[in-house]
Amino acid sequence: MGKQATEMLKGILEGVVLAILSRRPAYGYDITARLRAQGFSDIAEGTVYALLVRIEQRGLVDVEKVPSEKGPPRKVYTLNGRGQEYLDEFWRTWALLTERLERLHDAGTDDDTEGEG
Amino acid sequence: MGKQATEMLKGILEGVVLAILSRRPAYGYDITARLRAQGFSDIAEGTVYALLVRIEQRGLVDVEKVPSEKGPPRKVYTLNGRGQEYLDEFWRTWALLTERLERLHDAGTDDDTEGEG
DNA sequence: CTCACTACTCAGTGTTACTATCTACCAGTA
DNA sequence: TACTGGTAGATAGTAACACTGAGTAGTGAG
Repeated sequence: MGKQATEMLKGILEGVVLAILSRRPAYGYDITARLRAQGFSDIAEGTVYALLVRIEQRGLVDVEKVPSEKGPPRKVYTLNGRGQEYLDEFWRTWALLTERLERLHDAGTDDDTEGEG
Repeated sequence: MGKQATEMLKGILEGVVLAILSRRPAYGYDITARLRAQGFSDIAEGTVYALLVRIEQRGLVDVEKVPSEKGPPRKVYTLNGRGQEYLDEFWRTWALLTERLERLHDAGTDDDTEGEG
């Protein structure tokens, strides 16, 4: 992975984490593991925790502290209504973006077809 | 359009501009117009020019100054070999990302289907 | 000269992901 | 007690990027 992937993740990683949380509540360490299972293998733990702080401050998730058997208490994040709305908007924006990129890619693999007038 | 779109553009706008240049050489003002025609209607001109400076400094494009009939001389940008390589890698990275996001979206719209454990 | 369009430049700002480091709890080992 | 390793989270500093807003400069119409 190069720098491109890192830059592309900006604004997307947040949606990805919210999507993971929409499936079921989770805590930071767990989310990091899930991200890796989803193919996002290079995500630093520090990145995830910083992101969680952000979405918490924006009120997109509810937080609950739960004691752990194997370490310090876990902060379990649950997607709330606002977070769900934000996630829906994320998917809409993502769909728009992919649509445009696909058109651009098709036009590129082909040669030249446009009518900007 | 909200803040989400802005953040998602990071790392993507660059690829988009390179893709536009891969179809034919163009200059800044023209690229801005093309972006808008492609659906990226909210891109600020300043953003495009800054991006062009960046890709020029990285040696992804060749630049030629061409006199204009209606204003100051144009800086015409042409994708070079290095830029083409970079663009190819961009599309590969993009494909990987869309694949992962699609999986995530499917898993989300459905309910629960996974076996990482 | 002023206005409008074309064309490019630059300083400053906010957001984001990465790196590296630190705190803290528990179990196994010496 | 002290050391190691896995679990769990917090934080300071850095690099990259898109946006805002202003400015410079050339051409043609009024």
